[in-house]
Amino acid sequence: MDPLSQTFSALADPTRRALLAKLSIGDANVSDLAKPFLKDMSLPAVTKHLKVLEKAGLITKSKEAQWRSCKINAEPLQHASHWMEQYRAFWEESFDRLDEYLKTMTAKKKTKGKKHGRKK
Amino acid sequence: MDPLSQTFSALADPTRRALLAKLSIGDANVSDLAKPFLKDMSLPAVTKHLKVLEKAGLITKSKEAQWRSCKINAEPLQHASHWMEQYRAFWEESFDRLDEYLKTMTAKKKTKGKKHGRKK
DNA sequence: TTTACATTTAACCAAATGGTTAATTAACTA
DNA sequence: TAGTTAATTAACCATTTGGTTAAATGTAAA
Repeated sequence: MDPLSQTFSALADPTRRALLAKLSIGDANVSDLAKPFLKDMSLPAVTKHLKVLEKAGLITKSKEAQWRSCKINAEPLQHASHWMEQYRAFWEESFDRLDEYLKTMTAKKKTKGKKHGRKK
Repeated sequence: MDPLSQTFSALADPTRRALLAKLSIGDANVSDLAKPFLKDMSLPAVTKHLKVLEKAGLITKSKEAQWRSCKINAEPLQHASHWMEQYRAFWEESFDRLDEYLKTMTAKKKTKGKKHGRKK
């Protein structure tokens, strides 16, 4: 599977997103990560989710005695985010506003390296 | 399924991402959209992919005679993108750099409305 | 009123996904 | 050495996914 698909696929599950959220606070081992989910699912289920995240490159694991410390790795998120940027114009401005902007720019004859104006 | 999962799930397929990319150029009907993929898959397969995108709210369809014009709707992408923002700090700067930045800011005693400095 | 075109639906299939319980591995501890 | 703890693996199962081919549905055009 291509990396982008793998990233999106890994993110398409609320349990895995919650695991990432937890890891964004700080590194944690498997049983600590699993604790909030053990009402809803078994430990092997969490292990599987972590394996999905690991294969997608969203986390890395390191051994220490019998504990596996998990660490978030946001690089795939960056790539996914970058892919989404392609569509930013579609939600950030209406096309009327974009059109308006383009007209303004032509009128001004490209006055400076002004960036595509975000509403503030 | 929750909306965010549905969005990520819909994006976790290269065919569907390609369909969205095409629709970002402009609206298109099913057979036009399907054309580039008919070497790799059948028309009903494309129909199914479009249905996934539609259920995720990423596209809308409108009838006109026997044609269905598809239109991109980026709102779910916005929400997904917003979710990712949560992790921006993890890839945009190393924590050392962030720490450094914070020190600089304290030294300067908040000189201006300077934004969280991106590397340019 | 046939015929052609655009698209969807139905029925089916193989593989992937997300869960389970039971067994296993590996490391520390008494 | 035996027991405990942390985590994984194995074997299994139901559901979903992504594809297929064949049939059906609408609409336009001859």
